[in-house]
Amino acid sequence: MPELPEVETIRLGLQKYLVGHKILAVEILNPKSFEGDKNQILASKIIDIRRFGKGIVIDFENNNSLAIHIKMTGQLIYRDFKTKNISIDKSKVGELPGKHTRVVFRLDSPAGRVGKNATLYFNDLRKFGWMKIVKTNEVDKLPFFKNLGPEPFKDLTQDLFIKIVSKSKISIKPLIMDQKKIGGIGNIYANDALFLARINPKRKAKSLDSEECKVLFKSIIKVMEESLKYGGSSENTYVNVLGTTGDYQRHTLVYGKKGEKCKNCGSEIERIMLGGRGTFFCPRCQK
DNA sequence: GACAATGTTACAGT
DNA sequence: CACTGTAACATTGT
Repeated sequence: MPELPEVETIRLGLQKYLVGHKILAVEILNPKSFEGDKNQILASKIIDIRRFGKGIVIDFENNNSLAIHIKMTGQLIYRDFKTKNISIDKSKVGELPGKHTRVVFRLDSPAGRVGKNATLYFNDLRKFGWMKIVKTNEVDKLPFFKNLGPEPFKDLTQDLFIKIVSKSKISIKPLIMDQKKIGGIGNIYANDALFLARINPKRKAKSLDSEECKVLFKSIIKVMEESLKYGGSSENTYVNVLGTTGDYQRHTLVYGKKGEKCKNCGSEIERIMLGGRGTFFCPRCQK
């Protein structure tokens, strides 16, 4: 998924539809997608939905939590009698439940009444995603949360960013995508932020001076704010909890634009592999 | 058939 | 032990 803006968009949706409600049943269609004892979360009120980097945590009143990572192709889709007329994007979602549905949560109704078929579907084409039951006070013991670095909009300050960047010997792009170093940035926004900051993705992190670091830090915030405004990026399978797409993919600066003209100078955008990921940049603007 | 896809993680090597 | 780079996970679409 979805990177920080997409996960945050999902979090906001879950917050709106799940908080105050209870899960009455859990149907696990793919055992690998769900870890722990599902009974721990049945019939306890959902009190909060939190996000850490690209991870989501659903907290229950009984001090249990459901920790979630939807990786690249996970979808969390909520349906009830009020939202069923909102048209979901069939090309991204398909039937519910469908071929890629891994876990189904049956909820009490939005009004607290039973029998209105409020349901949360966890779809995951590639099955990389996971859901784990944990005690709420032990969420940060899970490896993903334990190792997560500071993140934009939270504890990542400009000064801290400069410190992290100036210490690293690896290239700047894989560095800002390393969740242990900085939380929440993935391939789309790493590419676009570096373009906005006019920094070549291959540059060694250490080689950036503090002015370049500041510009990059601001660029990261800017591209993610922009994406949040558009409800995230639906280049691939991402949809929000209502099954509708985001719009940032139509506003990317360089991501996915190989061969197209640079917005600044008109040169052709190039694509290279860096740290195993497709990397897009303007060879003239990004030195 | 080859290759790439929003992400993490295991492993090998330095 | 810390850091770095690459392969692997599973599936689909081009």
